[in-house]
Amino acid sequence: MARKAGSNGEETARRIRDAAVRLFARHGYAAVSMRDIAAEVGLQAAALYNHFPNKQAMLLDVMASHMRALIVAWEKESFAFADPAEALRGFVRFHLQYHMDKVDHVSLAYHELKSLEPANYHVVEGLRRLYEGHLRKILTVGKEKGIFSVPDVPIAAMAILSMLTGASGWYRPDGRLSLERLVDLHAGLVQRGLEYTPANKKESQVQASILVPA
Amino acid sequence: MARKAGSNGEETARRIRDAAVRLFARHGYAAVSMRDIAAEVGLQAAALYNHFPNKQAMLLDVMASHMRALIVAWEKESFAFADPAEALRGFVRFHLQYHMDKVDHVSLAYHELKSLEPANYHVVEGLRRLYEGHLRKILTVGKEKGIFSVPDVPIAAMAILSMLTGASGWYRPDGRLSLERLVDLHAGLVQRGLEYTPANKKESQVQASILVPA
Amino acid sequence: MARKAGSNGEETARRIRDAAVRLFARHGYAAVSMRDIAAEVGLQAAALYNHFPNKQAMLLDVMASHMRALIVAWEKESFAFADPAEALRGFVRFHLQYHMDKVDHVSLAYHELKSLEPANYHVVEGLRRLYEGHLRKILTVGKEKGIFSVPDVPIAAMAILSMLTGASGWYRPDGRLSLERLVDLHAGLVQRGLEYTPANKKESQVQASILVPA
Amino acid sequence: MARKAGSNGEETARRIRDAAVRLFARHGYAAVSMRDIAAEVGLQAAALYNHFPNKQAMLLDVMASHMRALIVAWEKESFAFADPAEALRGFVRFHLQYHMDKVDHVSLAYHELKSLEPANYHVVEGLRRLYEGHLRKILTVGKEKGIFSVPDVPIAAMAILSMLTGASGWYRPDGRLSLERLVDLHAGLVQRGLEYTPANKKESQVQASILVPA
DNA sequence: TATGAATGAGGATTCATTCAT
DNA sequence: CATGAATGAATCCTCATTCAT
Repeated sequence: MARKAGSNGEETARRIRDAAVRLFARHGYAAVSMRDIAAEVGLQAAALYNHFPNKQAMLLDVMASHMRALIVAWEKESFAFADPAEALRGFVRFHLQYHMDKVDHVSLAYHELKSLEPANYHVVEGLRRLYEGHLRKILTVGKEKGIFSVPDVPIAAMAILSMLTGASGWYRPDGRLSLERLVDLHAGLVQRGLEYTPANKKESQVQASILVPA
Repeated sequence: MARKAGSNGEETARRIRDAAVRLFARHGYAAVSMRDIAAEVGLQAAALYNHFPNKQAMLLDVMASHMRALIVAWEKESFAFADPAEALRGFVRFHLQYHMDKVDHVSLAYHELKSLEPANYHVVEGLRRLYEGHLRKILTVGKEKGIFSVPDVPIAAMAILSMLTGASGWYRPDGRLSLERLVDLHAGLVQRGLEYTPANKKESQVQASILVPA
Repeated sequence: MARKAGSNGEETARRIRDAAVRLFARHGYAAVSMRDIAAEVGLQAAALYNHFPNKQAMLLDVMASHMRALIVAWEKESFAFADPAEALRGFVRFHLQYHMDKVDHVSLAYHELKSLEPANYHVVEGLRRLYEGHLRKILTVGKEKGIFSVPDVPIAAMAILSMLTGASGWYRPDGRLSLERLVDLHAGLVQRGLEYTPANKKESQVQASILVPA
Repeated sequence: MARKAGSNGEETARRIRDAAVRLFARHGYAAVSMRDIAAEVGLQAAALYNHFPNKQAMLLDVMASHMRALIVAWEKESFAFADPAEALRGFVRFHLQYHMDKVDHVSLAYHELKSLEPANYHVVEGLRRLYEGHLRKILTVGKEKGIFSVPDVPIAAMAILSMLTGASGWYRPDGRLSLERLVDLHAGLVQRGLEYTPANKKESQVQASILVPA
């Protein structure tokens, strides 16, 4: 038998991508076989090769297209904020909200970088840095405007992202914590973490000067 | 050929463990073969089975024994602190310091839970909760004594650990940032995150009341 | 390379089955590797798994389908006989004749029951009992009609089958003994073994009464 | 630790032999590992090599020494019989009785000839022929004395041995059938199978003449 | 005698991938 | 587009055997 009536190339590719994300996230890229993915979609393994040249290409596709969509989405929202404090809170909310129903993508982004072949790794890593850059931008502007106390912007950006992405990992939407509350808690944690206090105002000035540029 | 002159069981087991941690962390459990591990140690794959019953047992051994050592180490240090604020800073320092030269173990702990068979997963997950419990204890005491503003202790504990462990992932001891500075930055971030402010004092009271106990 | 031009699923499966029977019979199930079987068919070992899920399934297939064919074949012939004496001789002839060119199947049936996993063992054992039942039927009817002297039908059935199947094992069609002669000899042995004599007539009556029904 | 107090070479070798017979019979030579045997005896596999040069030697030892003991035992008994009819009955009884508690040896003798390397096969096969020869002798003498009707002595000998050995396979001493009764049934079957009848008297004469000597 | 550690070969099975159909 | 049959390499693990201790 050939092509099922009503089947369609694009649609099938989408279903394969979905299955791949889900399985890669749950079991890890190396632990998932093409047969596993095919079975999830209701195909034979050989059919996958009509849609993706190979397994590695599926991983790259899934990871890169997620990162691109994430970046585009933030870029759309980012214009809405008047000042760095608002923007930071906006970023926290955006990041948590955007990832809430994309647990598998988040997991992939953090666990499967090592499964990318070098060339593909550079592509995805570049996108990650682009996204991180948006957060660094907020912190930098806030710091320059004297709103945030951020002795080391790149470190702070990574720390914040670690925390947020960590949350995307363990948060369960059906648990006792509403998304709204999760956002509040994290935004609070972050904002207070960057607040000026009599103590850290001076400290941040001093210590920034001892940093050797990368 | 049989036993190499000078070979020794305990010592060989240790070298296998080391190789396994390193390789599992770098490439992922599923992507590492018994041959890979054996080659790293200078053995044939078959010889590994004189020391571990199978690959999964190696993963469990490596993960569980790391967690146990971590917990024991903290329990030894934890008595040194007079008040919750000091203890929290102590915990941050301890966690970062302890993990600095154990990057591979940290990576394993975060990436390979999914590679554990159910029974083994429960063992390691139990140990993880035990460790997390120590941080929760600090936060709880601090909250009760009115020192920290922590609307939701478990969430805060997870958020803090995400951040700290994230740092263990990206920090490079030979980079431009000293460990001391890293500790300072994170301790600062955490402490200020838990500080009382006129704003969050009331908020924390109110919001705590809407939480359903776990 | 992929599918050889002209290769065909059913046909390949048949050739695999044939190779498996031959090799299992000659060397024993445990002593035959999947590579051995594949080589006999001119395939790579991996290709076997397109036709059988595993080695054990090949053994079951081969044993059970032989037993089923045997039973069906006898059931077709069994209607031709007018009286138990004829039927018995017919059975002897049938059993020897049917198995003559199936030496390997006979060998399997007797040597590899122990290689079947419990569930599969029950399947094949059930079929064996079914076949044995047909011989028991003949003996029982002959006994009831007063034609055979059979103090213990199940024992007699097993003894006869042991003898016949033994013959299938050592008989060589190209030897000095014709099949016809072999049948005559065994049929004679069996028939006279079940004949009434002044001595065993009484004996059989008496001793039958001390038998506890199974 | 070395040699256990009270342990002793000969005794250990015996225990190894026993374990080997039991396991080879139950699971087949190829399916039993040296580790299996060692475990049964409470040793490490390496220790077996202090008692047998290798696995094949264990099989040969076990099979050949059984055959030798069997032959010696019969030779001792065989003098007790006055005429061929008594001797035949004596042989049936002896064979069944001797094998009753040696089920594993019988099984080995019938199933594992194929596992013997050629040189060893010849040894055991020679012993088997020797034993069979004793039965052939009885039949030949009985035939010459005009007591048995045996158109083909070698065939008859093999047929009888197939039946008897088959019985050793399925007979269970704790079942509903006493050994005495089993002997009676088989002796009866065999004796009547070799009796002269008006029909087979002539037949045997005629047909014997068409046999080509082996 | 017995052991623990090692080897090299080989076990069944799975893998990503190919290609004729 | 999808399939079923095939491959060759690789998987984990077990095997019989060896040998220093």
